Amino acid sequence: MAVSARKEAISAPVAARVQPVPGRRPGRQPPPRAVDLGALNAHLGYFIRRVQVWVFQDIIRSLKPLDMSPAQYSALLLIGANPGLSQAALAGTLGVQRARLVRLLHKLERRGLMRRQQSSADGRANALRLTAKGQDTLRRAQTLAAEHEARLMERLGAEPYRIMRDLLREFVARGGAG
Amino acid sequence: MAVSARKEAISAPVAARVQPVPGRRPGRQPPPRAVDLGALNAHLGYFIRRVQVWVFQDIIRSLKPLDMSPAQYSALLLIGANPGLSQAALAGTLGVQRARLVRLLHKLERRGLMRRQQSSADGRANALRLTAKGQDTLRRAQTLAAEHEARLMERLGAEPYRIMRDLLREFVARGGAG
DNA sequence: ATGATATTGTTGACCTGGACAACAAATTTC
DNA sequence: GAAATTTGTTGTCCAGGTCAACAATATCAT
Repeated sequence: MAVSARKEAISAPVAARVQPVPGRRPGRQPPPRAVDLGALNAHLGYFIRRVQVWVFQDIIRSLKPLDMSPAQYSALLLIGANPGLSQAALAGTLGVQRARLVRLLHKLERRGLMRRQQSSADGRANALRLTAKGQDTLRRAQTLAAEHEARLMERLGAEPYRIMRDLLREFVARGGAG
Repeated sequence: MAVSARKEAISAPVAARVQPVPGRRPGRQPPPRAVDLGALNAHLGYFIRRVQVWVFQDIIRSLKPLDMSPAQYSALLLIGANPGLSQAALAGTLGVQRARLVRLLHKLERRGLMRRQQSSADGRANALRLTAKGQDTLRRAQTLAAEHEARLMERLGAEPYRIMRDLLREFVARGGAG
């Protein structure tokens, strides 16, 4: 069919083929990604990681005005929802090491967002509570996080967003990520 | 005092409530997770991260016999599928910094799994190719990765696995993670 | 052509996070 | 009451990611 397919003869020694793909991109980024993913296409983990990286970058940028990391935000959120929580329980729920949580809470406490008071029930444990400032900061963080969530939904599409959220929530809830 | 709900509606001062949840767990892990996730339930990013952490730990363990990281594996995979690829193109596809990729490739090259030869087309670029040993190692890595993938599918369920893989593959393909 | 600009691979420095081991204090178990 | 376990903590190590700079090469504008 005579579509001037001469070049095809070579067995594509290098991936120099640029997909025509008319329209679409206004033309900001030069490299149009003509790389064959190969067997990577069969690895769900790869795609999960790519999405996770994007989500992380976006939420980090979203919370930057409050000088807060995603980990700090999730900690504040859980403390706010579970006053008196212990560090071990918090670490277990967030899926991080207790040792890691210690330094994270140090920062939050130094900023006056929450305090550790010795638990009356268990002398070893700390009962974590938000300060008034912490509650206020948390509210503002939630507003920013909601904007991030809207962006994510827009990127994924409303329906895929809903599907994945429900799917993964149930997965995590039944301990699949433990 | 009719405590009543002013705003605090105190109640549950501490999350000491333990869900009974009979059967199921044989009883290995002591903390049964009775923490209210609160607004975290609305954040898809949180669940994505939890799943991603699990996937990462599992693939890391899977590849350990070959002393290979997930990043190294994905690099080998792409080089194998795109002989002559440049480092910049590889970094772009993997979504990592060029600087990071340099040291990663150093290790692979030192182990004799791939080599960099100067590109004939572009004097600046390196053309990456697998060595015979690299191809062999890659094949073995793919076998291990396939077992990991089977475990992931079993955890998620066949249908959710398929749905998410197709959803995210298309998302990444259309540049959503860029 | 030629000078300005951009890209590629590379190195060095820095910071954050995660993983581990050890420890004292407090609690639970037997 | 002795042994084992849990909790918070500190120190240390290491992998990854970011950033700035640089030389060599390529591309672009005039």
